[in-house]
Amino acid sequence: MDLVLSNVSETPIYLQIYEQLSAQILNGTLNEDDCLPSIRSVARELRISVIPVKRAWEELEHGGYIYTVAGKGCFVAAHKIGELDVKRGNLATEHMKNEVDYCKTLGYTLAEIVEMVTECYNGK
Amino acid sequence: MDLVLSNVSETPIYLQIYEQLSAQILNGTLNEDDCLPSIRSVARELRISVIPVKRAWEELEHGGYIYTVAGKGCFVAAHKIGELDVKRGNLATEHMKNEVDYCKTLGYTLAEIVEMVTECYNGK
Amino acid sequence: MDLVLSNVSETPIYLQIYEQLSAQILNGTLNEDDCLPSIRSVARELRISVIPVKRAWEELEHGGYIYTVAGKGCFVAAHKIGELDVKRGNLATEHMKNEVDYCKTLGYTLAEIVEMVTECYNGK
Amino acid sequence: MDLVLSNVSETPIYLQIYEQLSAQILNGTLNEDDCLPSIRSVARELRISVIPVKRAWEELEHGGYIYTVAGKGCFVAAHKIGELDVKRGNLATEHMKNEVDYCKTLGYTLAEIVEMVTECYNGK
DNA sequence: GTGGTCTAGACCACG
DNA sequence: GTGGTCTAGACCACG
Repeated sequence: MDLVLSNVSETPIYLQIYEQLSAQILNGTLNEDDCLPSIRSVARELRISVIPVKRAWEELEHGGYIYTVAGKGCFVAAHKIGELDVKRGNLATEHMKNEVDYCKTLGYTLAEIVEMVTECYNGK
Repeated sequence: MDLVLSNVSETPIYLQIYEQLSAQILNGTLNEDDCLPSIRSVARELRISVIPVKRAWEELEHGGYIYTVAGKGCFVAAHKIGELDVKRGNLATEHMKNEVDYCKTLGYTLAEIVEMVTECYNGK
Repeated sequence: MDLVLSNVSETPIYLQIYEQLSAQILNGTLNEDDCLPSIRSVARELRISVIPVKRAWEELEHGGYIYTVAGKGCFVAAHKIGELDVKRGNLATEHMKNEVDYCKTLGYTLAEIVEMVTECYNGK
Repeated sequence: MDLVLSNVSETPIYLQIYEQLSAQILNGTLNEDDCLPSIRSVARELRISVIPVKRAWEELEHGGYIYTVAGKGCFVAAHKIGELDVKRGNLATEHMKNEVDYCKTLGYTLAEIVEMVTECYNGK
């Protein structure tokens, strides 16, 4: 598991886990039927309670990213052709919409926003 | 006051107020030394408790957007030349950074992100 | 809250709560925008931990039966015309399908199953 | 052995086996003194652990469906005249009772339930 | 007052 | 070993 958590972040731990794992499924780091590590082992590794890990797993299942076989473990769910791309597009757009709207409210032109995005992308 | 609140939004009421008012100051809808309506009248108008309005006002004062004159009311603060633009730029960039990072994690190229931003901007 | 729990039932407590509340929403005992009692008060009343109550509320929200306003409480969700009837029909059919299939496997004819259902209905 | 298992089902493996075998005994697919295949061969065939197969066999014996001859194997038990029919009726009714009760709670009339059952039976 | 998140345990069924 | 459910607390933000 490649997970980096922040205690100071306003984002709850379970959401940080959820976002990182769903992203790894969306970008192909994790593949169909891959077995996720057990919630208890992840909790041990991250030195947190099993609760936030379980919560993240639940949200992933709820979101259709994984499925659970009780007593066996959790596995990356099968996806229809293109479904992941659509989901990825929706998620990215949904996230982006609010920020662009906010920039518009602040009076930014499209060109200025694109410049800002470019600087963010290049890690400036 | 031009404020639109959502009960179902995950953003707390006081933050919704704060973000809309600070944006109105940043984009020039509200100007230096404009008098803000009283906390109670805003609460009445929005049909909410005075607590979130008070909290929003406090955050605005803390953020340097307004100042309070005891017994008189709250007013839009004076700003040094260019200060608002810097503040505006910082806020917008701060918001945007996370989303661009997330898109990168999902595997988007800069060109694809710019296209997404353009579509968001054009209200598509 | 009109809730009856069974400790001996194989059905987990949170599911018993979920099924009874969703049924009350489906059959009109609870109506749109009705405020549910707080999870803590229900837990106190039922003499159980808040965990199963919260879990039931989560599933109800997940199922579109209620919505949560943090700090305020949970409310029966709005439903489109006929939506509740469709949901009710789907749920009932889904439940019934397995049992009818099982009876078929046991060799029952439709007439025999109908007789059995009638006896069950009349509380025999 | 004519057994179809589902990993994603909420019904545990051992119960799926139990329900299918008991049904085959109740409906006459398996007859008195028929020899069941060995636990190990069934586990191999189904590509599962011997544990759930063993558990299913135990439950079948406990339910009076089979008997074990040490060193020889397991066999379908003898039944008194009509005993299987009674057992079959009890099982079917027991399963059906909960569903009919649930439908009543949802506000269905007997006529509506009978219609639903008919549609389920006809595989609609 | 309300939920939201989290800790640190427990016991259970299943395999 | 694996999840599933539950207890009995804690502290937090919001209103």
